Amino acid sequence: MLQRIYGTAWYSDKDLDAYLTRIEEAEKRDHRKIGRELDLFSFHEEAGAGLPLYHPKGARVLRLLQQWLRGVLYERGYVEVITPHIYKADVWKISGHYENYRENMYFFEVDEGDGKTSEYGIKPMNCPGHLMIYGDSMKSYRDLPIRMSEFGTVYRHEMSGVVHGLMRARSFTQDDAHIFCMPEQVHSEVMGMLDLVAYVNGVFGFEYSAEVSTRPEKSIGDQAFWDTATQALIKALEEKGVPFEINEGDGAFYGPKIDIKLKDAIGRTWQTSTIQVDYNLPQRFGLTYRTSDNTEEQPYMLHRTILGSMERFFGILIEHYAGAFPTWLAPVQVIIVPIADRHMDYATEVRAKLEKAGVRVEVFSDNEPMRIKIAKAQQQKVPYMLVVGDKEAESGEVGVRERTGGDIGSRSIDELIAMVKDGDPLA
RNA sequence: GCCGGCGUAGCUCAGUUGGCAGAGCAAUCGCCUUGUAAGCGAUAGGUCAUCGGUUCGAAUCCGAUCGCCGGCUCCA
Repeated sequence: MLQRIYGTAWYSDKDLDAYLTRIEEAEKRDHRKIGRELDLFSFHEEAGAGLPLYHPKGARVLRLLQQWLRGVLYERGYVEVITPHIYKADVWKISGHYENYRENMYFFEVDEGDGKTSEYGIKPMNCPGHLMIYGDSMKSYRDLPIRMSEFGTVYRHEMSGVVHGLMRARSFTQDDAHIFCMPEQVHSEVMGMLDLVAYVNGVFGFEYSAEVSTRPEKSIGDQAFWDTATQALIKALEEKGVPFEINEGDGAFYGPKIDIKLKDAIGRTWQTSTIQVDYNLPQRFGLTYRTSDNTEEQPYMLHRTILGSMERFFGILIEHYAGAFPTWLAPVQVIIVPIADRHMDYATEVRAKLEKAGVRVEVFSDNEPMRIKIAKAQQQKVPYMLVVGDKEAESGEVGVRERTGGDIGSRSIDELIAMVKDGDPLA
C-alpha cells in the first residue's frame, strides 16, 4: 500500500498568504466559470471532451480578436490563406505525422463507392496546406520571404488528463503563419515576429519573457543548420532586448524554437507565441526557389503563432480581465436601461443611433426595478450602462454609468459614441 | 495516459444508519411602473451522469463506462 501525500512549502507566512490569495483570485477569475456567467461558450459531455461551443457573445469576442489581428498582419506583409480541415492520409505520411503523431490525430475511413475506401486525417496543424500552396508554383528568390497566415482550426486528441477548458482543448484555432525565406532572411524575419509579439502583447498590457530551445538528441539536419538557426534566434532576442533563458535540448526534432511566456494580471505565466525554424518540412514537400544564380535551393520555413491558440488566449484574456473586457473587445459595449415601460420607445431610438455608429448595444427590456437592471448589467461587465427616463427622453441625452466609475451624469449620444470608440484599435 | 477526488434542477448546493427528490438563484407567468449592485406572488423544472450488479427496497453500497476537478506527464 502506497500513500501519496501532496504538500506545498513556503519560506514565510507572507509567501503562503500571497499563494492562498492567488489561488482564491484564480478561482474567481476561472474562465470556465466566467464563460458560463457571461454566456460565452459551453462544453457538452455528449459532444466530447475538449470541444468548446462558442455562443454568440464568445464568438463575437473571438471574431473581434481575429479581425484586429488580421489587419495588423496585412500591414506587416502577410497574406492570408484558407486550407482544408482534412487531408488524405498520404499527406500525413509525407509530413511525417502519420508515423510520429498518429495517436494524437483523428483518422477515419471513407467509402469511395467503388468498393474501395480511403483514409483521411483531420489536421493537427496547418503546415501541410501552406507547404502545398508554396509548392504549387515556381518561386524565385525575389518572391521571398512569403508570409502565409491562416486562422486555422486544428484537432488534436490530447490525453484525457490534460484537457482543461479553453486552455487545453482538442479543437482549437491557431493564429498560424509560415514564413518561407532564404537562410540569410531568418534573422530579420524573427526580428519582425518579435516586433509583432511586442506590439500584440502591449495592447493587452502583458509582460513576457522567452525561452530558446536548442537541438535535442533525437533530431535531424546537419549541425551547420542548427548553429545558424539557433544563433539567429538568440541574436534577435538580444537585439530586441527580450529577456530569455536557454532550454538545452528542448527544441523540435527539426529545428530550434523560441517560446514566449506572458504574465497575467495575477502573476501567472502562460505560453502563447512560438517561433520555430524548420528545414525538414520544406525538404519533405520538395520546396525550392530559384536563386539569383538561377540555381535551385531549398527555402527555410519559420512556423510561428503570436496568440498561440485563440482558445487559450481567449481563456487567458478572460482571466486577465476577470471578464471585464476592454471596451473594444466587449461583446456588449453598451446596455440601455429604460426606467419604466414608457421609455422603451426612446431606448429603441437610442439603440438605433448607436448601432448605426457601429456600437454593440442591447436594450434591457425585462420588467424589473432600476437597481436590479443595473445590478444585472454590472454583473455582465458591460462597460457602459445608459439610463434613460423622462429627463433623458426630454433632453435627447443619456444618463451614463460606467462599469468601474459609476454614474457620471448626462452625455449626448455623440459624446457617448466617442467614449465607446476611444482607444479602439478597430475604429 | 498515470495517481487521487468528484458527478443530485440551467447554476450553487443540501439530502441523517439504504425507506416518498429538497432549497436559494436563474427561467416562465402575474403584480409593481420603477432614477443607478438584487421588489412581491405564483408556476414550471429531475431516468439523482450512463450502463450493469447487490438488496424486499439504491441518489445512498459494488463494478464498468463517460465527463469534470487537483496533480504528474505532454503541449499551442
